[in-house]
Amino acid sequence: MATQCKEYNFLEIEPHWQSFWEENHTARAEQTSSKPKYYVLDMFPYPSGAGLHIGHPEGYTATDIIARYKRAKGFNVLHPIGWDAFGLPAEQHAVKTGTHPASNTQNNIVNFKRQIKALGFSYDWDREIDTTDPKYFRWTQWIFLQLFKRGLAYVDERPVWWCPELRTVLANEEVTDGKSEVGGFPVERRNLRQWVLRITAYAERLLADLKAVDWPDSTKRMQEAWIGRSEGAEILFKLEREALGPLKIFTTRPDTLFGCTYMVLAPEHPLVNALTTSEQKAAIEDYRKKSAGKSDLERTDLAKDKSGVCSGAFAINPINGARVPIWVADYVLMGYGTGAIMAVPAHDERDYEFAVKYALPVIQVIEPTDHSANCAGTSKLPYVGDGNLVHSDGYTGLPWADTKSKITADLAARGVASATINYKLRDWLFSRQRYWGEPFPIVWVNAADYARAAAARPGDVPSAPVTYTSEGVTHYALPLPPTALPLELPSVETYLPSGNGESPLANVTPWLELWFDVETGAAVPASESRPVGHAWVRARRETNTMPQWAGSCWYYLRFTDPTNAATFASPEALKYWGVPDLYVGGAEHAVLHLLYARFWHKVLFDLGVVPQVEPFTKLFHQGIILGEDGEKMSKSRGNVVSPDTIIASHGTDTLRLYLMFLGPLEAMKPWSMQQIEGVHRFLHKIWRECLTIDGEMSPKISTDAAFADAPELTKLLHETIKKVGDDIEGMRFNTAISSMMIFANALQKAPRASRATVLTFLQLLAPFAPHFAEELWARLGGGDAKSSIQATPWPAFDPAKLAVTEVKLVFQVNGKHRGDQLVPTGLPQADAVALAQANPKVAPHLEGKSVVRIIYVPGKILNLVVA
RNA sequence: GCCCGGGUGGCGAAAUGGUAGACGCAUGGGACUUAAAAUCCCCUGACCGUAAGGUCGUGCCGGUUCGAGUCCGGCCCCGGGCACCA
Repeated sequence: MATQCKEYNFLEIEPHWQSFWEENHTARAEQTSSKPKYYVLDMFPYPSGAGLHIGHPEGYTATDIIARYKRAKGFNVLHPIGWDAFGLPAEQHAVKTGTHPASNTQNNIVNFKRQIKALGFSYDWDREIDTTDPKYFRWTQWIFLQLFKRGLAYVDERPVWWCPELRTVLANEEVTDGKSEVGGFPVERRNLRQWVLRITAYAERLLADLKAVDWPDSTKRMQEAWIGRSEGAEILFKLEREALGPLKIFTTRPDTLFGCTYMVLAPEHPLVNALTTSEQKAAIEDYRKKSAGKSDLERTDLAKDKSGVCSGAFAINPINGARVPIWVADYVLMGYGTGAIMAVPAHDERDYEFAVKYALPVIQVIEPTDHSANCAGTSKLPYVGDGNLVHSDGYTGLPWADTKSKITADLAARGVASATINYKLRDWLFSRQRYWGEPFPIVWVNAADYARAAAARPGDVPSAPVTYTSEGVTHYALPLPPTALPLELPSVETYLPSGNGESPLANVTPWLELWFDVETGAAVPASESRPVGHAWVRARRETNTMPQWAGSCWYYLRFTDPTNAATFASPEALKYWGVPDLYVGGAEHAVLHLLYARFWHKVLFDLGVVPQVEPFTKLFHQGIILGEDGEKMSKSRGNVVSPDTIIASHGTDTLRLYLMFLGPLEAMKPWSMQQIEGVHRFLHKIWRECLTIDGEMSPKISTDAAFADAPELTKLLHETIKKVGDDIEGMRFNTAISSMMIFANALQKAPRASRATVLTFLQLLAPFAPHFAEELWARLGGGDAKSSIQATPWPAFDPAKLAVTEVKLVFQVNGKHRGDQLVPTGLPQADAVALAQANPKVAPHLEGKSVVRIIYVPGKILNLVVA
């Protein structure tokens, strides 16, 4: 049932159809169906207090067009939305106001939902999920337990940002230029006990499986670079004082071993103290202190200016017995390789710079093969190009690439080297000292209690216990039984951090200090008397919570079966829906979210609970929409465009069309208030072609079955069907809209048009401007009062109608356009040449010249090369 | 520094190696109107020319090709990512 409005009153039409869709569940995905499935997913939003930004509807409109198109193509479409609702802003708000972050989060969700619904997206709201809902995060915790028992989670002392003024730990994104984002207080590195996930165990697969996914190349490259695989060798250098044991270094260039003139240890290297000579002790100690005080930022910022101190110790080069000095310098990082390198200044820019600064010797061991590239015959150092070895006894003359493995093998035979692969990827710091996150389903117990528990529940614990030692006591991490999940957050009196680096949960003694039943996971506060039963032990809960990434690591799986209380998603749902066929979201998640989710997915695959190796087979990044001034939209610049404003002034159908018409989806493009009028007029124009000013069907639309459209209009309709379909499949929404504009212009010029043609056109428009299309469809009698344009199958084009009998052939002379003419398709070359020679515009250019070559592309071009 | 992406009218943009600028915006002119809005029609890359027409033109310089926005080499500028990873 349509509205009664006479003019195009989007303020009436849009809410009307939104309630129609809601009442009729037009977007509901059937949990079981004989139809083929199509799963199209948006990166779900963090419901911030600021509400929806214009960038959200950009990607969401694209996926909505695809969802509606695929439904019309006969697919059972899963198009869900939810809330990535744990996060820092809610916690900061809670600290400020004292209200529970959950209530603020729920308010924001209500607002987001209102805004998203006003945009008319065909989400299946029955599948809405919220990562802060215990029914959801129960399974986030469950997945953590799976990681835990497979030995993929451990605890470690890790440096984190600590702000003494705020008495809290800050996340990386809360720190800029060594100051806290809030208040601008200085921050420092502090070692705190953290949970870490062993993502590095999956480095090789995360890298290799990138080949199998349909992702933007740039995103794949970013992940490749992030994983940072490099092949090389670990080589043992004896120390001059052999008692200290060998020094292990990592290098990718074993072939340059003869060029090693000094060694460098990272300041944190465990051998530094032992090998430093007494004369150098003070200098080294001083240097270590200085570099420890440097933040990571400073250490990289000062990259240009290398510094270091000589340790006074020497190592012996295993290839030639050379005695090389050992330096300590912070350009070598403890976190990569072995934290120690052999320096080959002749063939490494960093080593060269350092050697020049401290006047260390430089020995060239690679010589370019291509001497012409080095005019004087001497190569400029440092030289990192291709070449053959020199000054390398037993290897001189060999190409460097071959020597790499040869030297490694030769040293390996002597037991002093091994071929090694290193990754830049680090294990994932998975804990936050926060309240508003998923609590870890872990309690800490003593050794004896752990042993008993592990014996009772052997399937739940890792082969090696996870422990940490504090003040001489070793604590054992005991997981809650899966049946005891979810572990919910206790209510707290204050959201202020505890002040000692622990989360606010550390202050909730009744929740924290427990009598714990190791078999059932039941708990009572330790202040009460020990319950009766042999399984009760003293325990302290883990006070860290999980980072925001956790909930978003697996939400795409939950959408396939969002209310399942027995498992995170049933095997049937996972088999039918599988993983998203298309995943759309911002490129800012190119590395972290997408890498973390891939990691979890692979773990679940290894567990045998998901059937696919990769979670996101096809990925697309929408571009950023800039403000009208061409700058990034921001409150401070005052160039922010709110969807609410545009919906009120132009309607969501216009907004959706405009967002798609702006340019290619992936491009960065500026918003323009002037240009939006163009698509708004386009809709008005169609409205006027369909309806009279009284809102009745226009007399130019013929309902007479005997009426036939002009052949040109029919042909254009079929061209438009093809173009719009192809462009939606290729995500070229801007050109799809252009072609619909061309059709609308033709429709306007046609004196009459059949209703069938107009209805077909409305079907093409429906995914883009769904409310508008529904309204006109209903008014033109496209179906009965209860039908929806969305329920009709996508129009098919008739290839016969696309056939052309005449084409414009372009005549060129020496590659220059000189004329053109309509010719029948399939015109033989001789006829084409004759036509060209006879063409009054072409003929003068041929006069007095002879044709030496003819290039004929039938239906396109005839190029006469003359001399 | 390294790795990506991109530079096309006044603007957003379009173009399987085959008429550069589709579609839209803006500007100008016209129609309708008492007038305005809305709508419709026409022009609109630059230069020369009354016109017909011609010359030039896709960041810059070269190359391949009958023909280059598109392919190749070098450079400049803008945007993004990484950044002492041995």
